[in-house]
Amino acid sequence: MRYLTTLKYIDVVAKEGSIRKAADRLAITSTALNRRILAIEDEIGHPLFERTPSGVLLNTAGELFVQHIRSQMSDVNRVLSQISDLSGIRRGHVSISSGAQTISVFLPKEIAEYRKKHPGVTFEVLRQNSQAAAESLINHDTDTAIIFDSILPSDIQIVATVTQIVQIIMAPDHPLANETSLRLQDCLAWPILMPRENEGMRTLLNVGQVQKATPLQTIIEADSFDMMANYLIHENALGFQIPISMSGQGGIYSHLKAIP
Amino acid sequence: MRYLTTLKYIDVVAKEGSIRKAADRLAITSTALNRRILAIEDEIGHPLFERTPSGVLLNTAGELFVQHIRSQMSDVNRVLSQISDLSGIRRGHVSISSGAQTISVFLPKEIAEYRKKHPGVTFEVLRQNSQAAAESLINHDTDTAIIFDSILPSDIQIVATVTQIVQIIMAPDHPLANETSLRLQDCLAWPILMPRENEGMRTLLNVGQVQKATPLQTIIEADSFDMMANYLIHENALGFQIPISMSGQGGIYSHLKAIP
DNA sequence: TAATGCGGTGCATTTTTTGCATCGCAAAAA
DNA sequence: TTTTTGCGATGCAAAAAATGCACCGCATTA
Repeated sequence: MRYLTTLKYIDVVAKEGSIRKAADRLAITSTALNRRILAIEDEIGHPLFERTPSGVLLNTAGELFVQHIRSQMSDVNRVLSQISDLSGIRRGHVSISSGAQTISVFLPKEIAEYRKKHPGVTFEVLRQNSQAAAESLINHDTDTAIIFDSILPSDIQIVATVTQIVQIIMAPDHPLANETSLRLQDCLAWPILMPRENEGMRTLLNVGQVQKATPLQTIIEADSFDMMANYLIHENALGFQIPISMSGQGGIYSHLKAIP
Repeated sequence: MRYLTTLKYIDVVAKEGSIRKAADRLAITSTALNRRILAIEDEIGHPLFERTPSGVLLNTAGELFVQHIRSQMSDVNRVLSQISDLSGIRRGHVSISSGAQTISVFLPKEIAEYRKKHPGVTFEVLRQNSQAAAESLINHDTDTAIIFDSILPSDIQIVATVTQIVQIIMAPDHPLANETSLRLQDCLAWPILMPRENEGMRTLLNVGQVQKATPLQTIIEADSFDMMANYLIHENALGFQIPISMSGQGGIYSHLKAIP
């Protein structure tokens, strides 16, 4: 959209923190960019950037304006996509930020299925922890996020929630593999693969752990579910996960046993 | 805001229903306007207007886009006004649509008081019935509306509600003037000044009336509270109102008696 | 059948935007 | 302390975009 170029430029300058760098990225001269910014500041009657020797920095007015710009741009995209819908073909771009839980099995499957019906829609998947995902939503860097159990700012709209049980995963020949359900204290005797800090699951386990006298024997902390899943083949350790990470039977994690 | 000109143009064309008329109103040639519209339609990849021999008409895509334009423009104004706030002086423009109830006493007083504190803010007051006011809000013709007891579309945000009792107004020498409270059936014996259809109060009275065998003796229907208030000096009739219409004691309606 | 009013188009003109060279300034490096 | 580097701002000419004029084809109206 042509009429949004200036706004887009401002957004980039804000992100780069420098007119020259932004101009470089936008493939125009710094002169042109500089003038556009001076022009709009003049029009608003209030500067948007603070000039420093090392570049520019948004001032309060700029923060307000950039926030507005971002929300406008995603609005435009939404409307444009709605208009494309009228021609019958669904077009658009969806950016999803997600934690480790859904990124390896659930999302690929769902996206592929959706794209079979609407090949015009493109996707962008970012792996982020809950907090970063929330920030991305606010900055309009992403449109949607899949977040595990987190307190969200009030200006984020929740469109769906799914309840997940916590499962313990292990090799099929693990001594606990035949139990039908396990408690956290059953795990104390075994080496543990822990999700990293800032992941939703870890928060949950931390809460569970403070109530215990003996701590869990964490041997590896990882933020990759695949890494943990593959490690369990080699050592008789235990990992934690939610069902959506494995997403049913017959998947690539069929070599593991999962117990509620 | 310069970058919004094209959008503004489209909005005007949509409202005028003709490129030439819109061009006239915008003080440019129809050529220039026509080309801007063709350009943006080309950019969107979908026409916005349906061409008829007598002008242009928004198609579905156009409806979507114009709706979006209007919401964007009022957003921009809001942000710009916020930015002006930063300089200390509060600036901006507020358009209020209101029914007969608040327009003669309440609004003038409140606006005047506000403007004492913030002389940079200008106001625009439209008198409309509830339904028209709701439409104005949706079209972004007005920013705010004061509506008496009405069912509102869900995409309108309610920022404040006030409970009002119904009062019966009459001349101070009316036989009922010394009662402390009245029921609707007490009014049946007297000539009645009715608010017009589509006013909130009328809806309320209609509901009350269907339960009665004898109808109210309506002698005058009016949509002006002032007219009714002044009429009561001349005939021993009864009118209906809510307190906000008279707004306390010592006002210009001190010649009337109001009974709950 | 003529006249009116509509949106669309080719072309010259005006306005706006862009790029180049260059300035002044302040922080970082020498 | 001096030099260098990198930053935003500005004067001026070139390029690009928007505008206005004259005019077209078309459908409705008189």
